[in-house]
Amino acid sequence: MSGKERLLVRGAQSDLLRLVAIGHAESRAQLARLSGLAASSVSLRVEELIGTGLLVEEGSGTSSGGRRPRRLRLSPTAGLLAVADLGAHHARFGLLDLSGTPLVIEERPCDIARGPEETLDWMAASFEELLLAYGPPGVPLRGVATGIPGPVDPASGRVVSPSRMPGWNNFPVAEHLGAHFDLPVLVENDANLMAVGEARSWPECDNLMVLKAGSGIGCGVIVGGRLHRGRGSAGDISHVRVRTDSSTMCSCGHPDCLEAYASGAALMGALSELGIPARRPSDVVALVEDGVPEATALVRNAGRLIGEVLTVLVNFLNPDAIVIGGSLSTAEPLIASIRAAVYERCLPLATRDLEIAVTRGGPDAALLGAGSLLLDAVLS
Amino acid sequence: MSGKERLLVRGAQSDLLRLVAIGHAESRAQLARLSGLAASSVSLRVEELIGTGLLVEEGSGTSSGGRRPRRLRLSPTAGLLAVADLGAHHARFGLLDLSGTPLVIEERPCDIARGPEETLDWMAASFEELLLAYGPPGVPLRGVATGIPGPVDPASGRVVSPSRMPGWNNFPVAEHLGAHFDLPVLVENDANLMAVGEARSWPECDNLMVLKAGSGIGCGVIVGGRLHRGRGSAGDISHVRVRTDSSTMCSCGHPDCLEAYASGAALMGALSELGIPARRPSDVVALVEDGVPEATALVRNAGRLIGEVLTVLVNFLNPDAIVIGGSLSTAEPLIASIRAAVYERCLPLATRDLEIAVTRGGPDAALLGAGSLLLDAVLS
DNA sequence: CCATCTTCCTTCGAAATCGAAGACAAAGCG
DNA sequence: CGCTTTGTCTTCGATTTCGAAGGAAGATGG
Repeated sequence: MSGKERLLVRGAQSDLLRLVAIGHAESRAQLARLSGLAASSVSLRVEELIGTGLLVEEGSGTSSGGRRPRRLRLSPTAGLLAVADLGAHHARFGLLDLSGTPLVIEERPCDIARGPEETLDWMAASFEELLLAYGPPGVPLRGVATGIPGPVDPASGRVVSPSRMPGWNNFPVAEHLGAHFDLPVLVENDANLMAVGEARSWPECDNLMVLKAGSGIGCGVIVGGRLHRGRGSAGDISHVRVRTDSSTMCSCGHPDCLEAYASGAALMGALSELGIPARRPSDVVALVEDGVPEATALVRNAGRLIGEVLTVLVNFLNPDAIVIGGSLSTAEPLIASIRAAVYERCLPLATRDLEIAVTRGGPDAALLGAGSLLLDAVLS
Repeated sequence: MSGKERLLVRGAQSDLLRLVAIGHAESRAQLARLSGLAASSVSLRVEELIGTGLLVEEGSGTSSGGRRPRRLRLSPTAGLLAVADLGAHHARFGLLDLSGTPLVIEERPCDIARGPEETLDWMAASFEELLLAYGPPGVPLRGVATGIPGPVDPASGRVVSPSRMPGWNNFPVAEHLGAHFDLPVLVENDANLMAVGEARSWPECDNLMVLKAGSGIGCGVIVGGRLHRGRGSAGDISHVRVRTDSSTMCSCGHPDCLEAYASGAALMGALSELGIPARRPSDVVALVEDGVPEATALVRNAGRLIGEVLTVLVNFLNPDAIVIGGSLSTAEPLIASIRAAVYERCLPLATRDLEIAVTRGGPDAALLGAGSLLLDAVLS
């Protein structure tokens, strides 16, 4: 069965292994170009990595005018990563190889209101189940990561003042999980993980805003190819004041927050008041697809409001792309009205090359992002 | 007289020289800690740098319990940097040593509306005059940099769609200056330079928003200690829509831009309409200090509007500090109302450790920033 | 089919870097 | 005053990395 052991690679080796793992390099020559090391040094280190069993040589790649490269791949026995994305009412679990490719992904219902101990113990048990069922024998677990639907201090791995996670405030999530797995443990906000996951699907973009439109509104920010955390709470856009006719109080104590009008929760509330039941964000999407005019109107309005907020941020951050994910992202009117608002009001200089698109990573983006960050943590 | 020659230091030497130049290290031991090199390697390279005449050993520092370090300093003959900050009606010039310390700073009137060739030739001539008058004999010029009051593509050194620089669109500024000086030439937006300059005065802050409140409103963004440019136009906040009762059209074609209400130009316009003459932003500050109620009210309103825009950006970027500079930054009601708006409306998590302060670098911040960026360019 | 080009990878001596050990120089303390 | 502690800097052999040269293996093109 799968053991748990720390991965030990020192110095240049880890850089090379990382480049192969994330798919940036497939041959010694590419490794030399990307790592900046001399070709001879690369050969030496690669030989060692093959000796350790972490890399394998597998056939040859396609020639580009000269000798064909000997293709390098991560050994399938190099290790596994256990990742999770915790939501309010369900969690997604994944078992990935070190390259971030999923062996299995599963969604299970849960309830974070039961508190951190119970939820995290359940999470650990679920990881063990997945490992038993799907982990190839003899392949060790290398690290554990989870996304949390609230603010996280990544240094300590604690939850910080979450708005919808009763009992979780200041709970040391990383420490608690670390008691189950004596391995690197990574805890991060869910929108941030989603941003990291999307960033891998948008390699041409250095600066990215990733919007998570679900029952809440979250945003992850990639600056210079790396996750931007600020002092820990960067990416929050849900409590921005929007321009509306009416006036609604938000749970944060301020009037007219974006979240009070444009979040999935707000839309579900508004629909219910109109006598149209909607219990989950996907119900809202279904109503829109069924052509229920009230739903479409509400979603369009939400898109306009989100778009107006993004306007400010696009001028300011000047990103390469805005990526929209989350369960509401399949509602086409939402995307359309966000696009309209941004393109109408932003500076031409900022929108000239701006792409506004839906997620490439799909519902698994956060899990893939968790794998990506975790790989960095594992490769000391 | 001062020659012009390229600085040639290779590999590890340039890192060490940079650490001494920016004042992060004063001894071999500190260099070893900060550079990550082994102490022995540092000794070797430092010996070489002293041999080249770029570093000098000067007395000894204060002991912290052990042997006193031998203090390293940049040689006064190591070189000079010529920097400028071009404004609409005046330009500031500076001659700095490689550590960024000014030998002389001068302000001269000019008019950028005369077009790029004339202005830049005048700038080059001014540099030569300063060098003749203040440059120590035998100390070579190492690089040239200037700030531009409009968008700049830093890669090509061209001006891009400036709003208030007739005749400058797409002009290759760096290339033109390079014809006068066969040296590294750096061209950058003025607010960005100011941000870099301030960042050196706020070493404890990794993420910084630097507001330039003058006749226009600009903003430079420091993320992870480095200037964030986005696709080239990052930091623009002047064309954000603000919430007001009246409605004013901005030159950009959209209604109610921040710039139309809160820029120095807008304030001067509004005061003139009230029969109170104000020809420069500093006039506005003077009126406020004289207790002219109309001026104070207008400035307070401007601060509130700016603050409301910053609200969104603070939640999103979660910076360590907001630094306010530019000629309006001496108007205390402006700072006060910006502070009030931000602290009132932002998330507690984002403002808990947020500092909102006026410039530490003063009117020379942009020149110091130019020196800082230029040093990086000069140290290949 | 054979010469030539391109790309990939390895070999091997030179150069840079490291790290352990020790010399050096002060502060703190009895 | 001598001892210990702390911190700085150098010496020197071991390790790592580099870079030039060349071999390997295929593409290209007459």
